[in-house]
Amino acid sequence: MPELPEVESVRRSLDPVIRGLDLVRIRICRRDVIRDPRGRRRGSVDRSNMGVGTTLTSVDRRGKQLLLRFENGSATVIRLGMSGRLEVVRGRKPVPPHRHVIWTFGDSGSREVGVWFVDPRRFGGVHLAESPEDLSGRLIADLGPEAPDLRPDEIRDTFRRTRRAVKVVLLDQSAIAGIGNIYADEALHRAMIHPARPASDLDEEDLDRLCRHVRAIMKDAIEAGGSTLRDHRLPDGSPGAYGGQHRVYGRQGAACPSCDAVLKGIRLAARSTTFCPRCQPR
DNA sequence: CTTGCGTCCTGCTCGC
DNA sequence: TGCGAGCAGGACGCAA
Repeated sequence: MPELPEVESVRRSLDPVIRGLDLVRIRICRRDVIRDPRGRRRGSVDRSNMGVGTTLTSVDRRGKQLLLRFENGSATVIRLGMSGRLEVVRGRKPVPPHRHVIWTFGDSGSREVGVWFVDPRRFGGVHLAESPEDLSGRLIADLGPEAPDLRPDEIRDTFRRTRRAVKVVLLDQSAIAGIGNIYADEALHRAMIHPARPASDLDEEDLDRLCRHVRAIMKDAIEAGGSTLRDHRLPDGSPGAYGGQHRVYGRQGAACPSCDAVLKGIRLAARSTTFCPRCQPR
């Protein structure tokens, strides 16, 4: 469920807590969530890439992925997938199920801070890389432009050369980084574009409107701390506040907030899709 | 190369 | 009230 706004909210609350602290130890409770930089699960885990014994310099984000950078150059990418989240835990606490990776940070004399990777469905994962260059694979390098800053000139070529449905392209992380099923439906509704229209049929005006609404939705959702849908939680346990603003997502059969028509549900690329047949004509 | 579909995985919702 | 089926979906691998 975490899309870019949720991941950015997690980053903002996590960075000030652990930046500048040393990684004291890492405990891997389930090794099959550990992947290599290309995203493959691998049998053996190389502990030299985990940053243990060095300082965490920053928590960054690219698309929907979190990036822990360490002073020794190693980088850890965390993808939250569907059901993943991070918990910040101070002091000794019992470890509930589904806590797959536990980082323990500290500095000389201060109390330790735990960061727990929780992911019941295990669609997410933790990728260990020796260096940022190691991330040149599709994990980081092949991502498209960031959704919150999206400009028409960044996606014009991609859209022109594909007949795929516009919603499918919005969900393609190599085309645009950060949009998931919720915000794809929301952006298309606000831009009044039918989700199944071939991307190459969009004219310059459509692209401009679409980019404007993608930027606005991403920024609004980040401000609100992400969507409250399902199990999204910030590392301090608080829910985001964006949920009340969904106009179409999950509202199939209800009235369109713009025109009162009945919102229609279809499946597109095996994803549930909700749109307004009146506001978003083909 | 492009496109579409199956797979992974568990928790929640719904219907009987 | 209890139980099982079905659904939810991000990204990869593979087939057409």
